[in-house]
Amino acid sequence: MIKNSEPTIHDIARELNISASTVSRALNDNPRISLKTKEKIKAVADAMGYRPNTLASNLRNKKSNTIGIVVPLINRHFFSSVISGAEDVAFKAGYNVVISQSNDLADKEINIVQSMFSNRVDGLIISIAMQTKTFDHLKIFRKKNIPLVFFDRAVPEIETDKIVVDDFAGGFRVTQHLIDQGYKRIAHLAGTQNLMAYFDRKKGYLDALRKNNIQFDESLVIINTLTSDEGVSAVQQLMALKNPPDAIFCGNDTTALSAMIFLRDKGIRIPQDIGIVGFSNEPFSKVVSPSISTIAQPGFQMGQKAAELIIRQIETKERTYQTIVLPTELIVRESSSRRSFQ
Amino acid sequence: MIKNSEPTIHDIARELNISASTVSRALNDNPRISLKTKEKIKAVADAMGYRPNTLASNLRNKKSNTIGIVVPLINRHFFSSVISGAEDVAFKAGYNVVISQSNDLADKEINIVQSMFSNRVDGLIISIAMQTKTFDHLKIFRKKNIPLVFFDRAVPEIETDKIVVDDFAGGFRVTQHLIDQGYKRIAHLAGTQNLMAYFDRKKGYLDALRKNNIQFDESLVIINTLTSDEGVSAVQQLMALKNPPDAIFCGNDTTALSAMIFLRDKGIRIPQDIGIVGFSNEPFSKVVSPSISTIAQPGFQMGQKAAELIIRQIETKERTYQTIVLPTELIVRESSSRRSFQ
DNA sequence: GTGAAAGCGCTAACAA
DNA sequence: TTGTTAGCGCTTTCAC
Repeated sequence: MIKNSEPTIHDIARELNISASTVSRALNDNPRISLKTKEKIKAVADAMGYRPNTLASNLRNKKSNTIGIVVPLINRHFFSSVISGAEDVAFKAGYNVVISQSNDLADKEINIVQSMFSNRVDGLIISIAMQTKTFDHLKIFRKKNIPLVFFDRAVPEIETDKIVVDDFAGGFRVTQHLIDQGYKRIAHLAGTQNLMAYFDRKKGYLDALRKNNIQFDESLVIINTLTSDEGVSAVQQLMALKNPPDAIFCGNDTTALSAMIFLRDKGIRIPQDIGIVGFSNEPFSKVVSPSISTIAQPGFQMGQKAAELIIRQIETKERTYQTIVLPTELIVRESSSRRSFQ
Repeated sequence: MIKNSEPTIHDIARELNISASTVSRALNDNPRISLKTKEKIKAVADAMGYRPNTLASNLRNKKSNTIGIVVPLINRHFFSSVISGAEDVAFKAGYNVVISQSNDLADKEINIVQSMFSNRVDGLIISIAMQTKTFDHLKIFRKKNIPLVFFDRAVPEIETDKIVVDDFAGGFRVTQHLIDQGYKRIAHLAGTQNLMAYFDRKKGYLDALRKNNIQFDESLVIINTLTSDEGVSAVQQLMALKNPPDAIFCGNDTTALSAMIFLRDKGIRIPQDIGIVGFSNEPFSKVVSPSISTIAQPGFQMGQKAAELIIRQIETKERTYQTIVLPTELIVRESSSRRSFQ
């Protein structure tokens, strides 16, 4: 809302007794304008404090130079990393980034996405809300041929670029690592199985057991929503078994930490008595004591990649969609390094 | 970049053999349009999958319905909390939010701010970059009467709404707490003093020393940009003094942590030999061992408040600026609880 | 209650 | 190399 209305190219034109189109061209470094004229124009523009009105330019060009990003919650390390990476790439490529959070609510997500459409974003990067069950608000982007990229949580039935992490390999690697460290009874604290990510992590766990000829024991798998408190109650339940585990693969770092603290307070040594591995590499995992072994998910890279893909979709007509599975990385820290104590 | 060009109000108008202005009015619920016409129009709009082009509307209205937010780094807990709070309030009030990160670089900040100005944001919420030394790019907002709100790191010489935490009280409280715990030589690892926040924290530190009749020793204050590495080198420098400190008030939690790890590796006990307090209450501070005493800053609330203030500036002509000082809270944890060891 | 016309600030085809 | 003109999609004054 500009009060003392801003100078426009017409003001500059009038000042110099030339046409607005010449000014426009000069300011955009059009080669058809002579150097002298350009310099004159730029000097006057500077003097008048001229700033181009991108709104007008965007309307004219039918391009907003804006990329929309929708995440469940901005204030979560993984998502803010993704945003940070995407913003970085987008800004360097001359795009603005508008961000909204769905709070994992389907209604707010629909609302946001429609608003972004009205704002004519050039493309949309989204990780869908947990609650979202219908996808018409997203299908419309495909139908209208507006670039769309999913990350982390994708919609299987919508064909477009997707970037996910390899949860299966992550789960497998964690389990294999624990076996390699000499742990025999490995429990798994799993997340709700309707989310692909948690489902795949568990599948990796099961696969690793099978490959190592370890009999699967159902009582060693506990499924919940992986809050800090649930980590504690799950461990209590596991330790109450007649044959308790000697290692726990926790579905996330939060439960790994709460489990670890609970066990430590009970006088159980980590990793000597029980090995612990988490998932996601939260910032705290590295700095707690003992430090928590975990799986790193490359959030920043994911954001960079998502931005690259959407910009590719925006700037080329190519429509060969890919699903990029970013590798997970096992970070071995103290909480599972039993070998170093032997 | 719309391919199959979107339906406009003219398309709707043609369909119904009425004028575009009537359609516009109907869609905006203008009372001068009869209910019947409105319903007819809305029905057709729906059927055609019409979505208003906010770009055009914004250009015409000279209002972008967008609030810009600039933070040093999105991927930092405090800042992402602020963004989350601001986004929440802004979205509910019908505003979009565009976000950029300066990476604490003055050049990028200037670049971003100019770009936001070009995009005609209705208002700007910003925490300035550490490196920023000149403020012309921000003064222009005031000059042009575009709403501007500072949070966390404000520019004293620019008069506008500001939301800060009570850094002075925070610094004072930390220092007094250390004194109460029996520490005698308290060092301060300070941030660059052109930033009010760090300046005030140091002022609080100095004031507490004075009030307790403790002689200020200049060699105990080190000023840098508070990165993890600088935390280490600062501590090295402090411990190399002929009369090293027995407590360190670190300007943020990051340096508190790196300092702590460095000291621990040198065999120095925390808090028995040296007490440590940080600032900002990063998520990791609670879970590291020993846990780090710190000052909590209400990030989410700050964001909400900032959004409220900017919307108030946007929607009213009132220009009575306020500086809101949000209270800080001292959180005492293990790293400074020496008394419990005596 | 509805329409005609002008214009927000910019760009680009066409002309000169 | 520069100017003329039209128009992006919307809102709004003025007329009826």
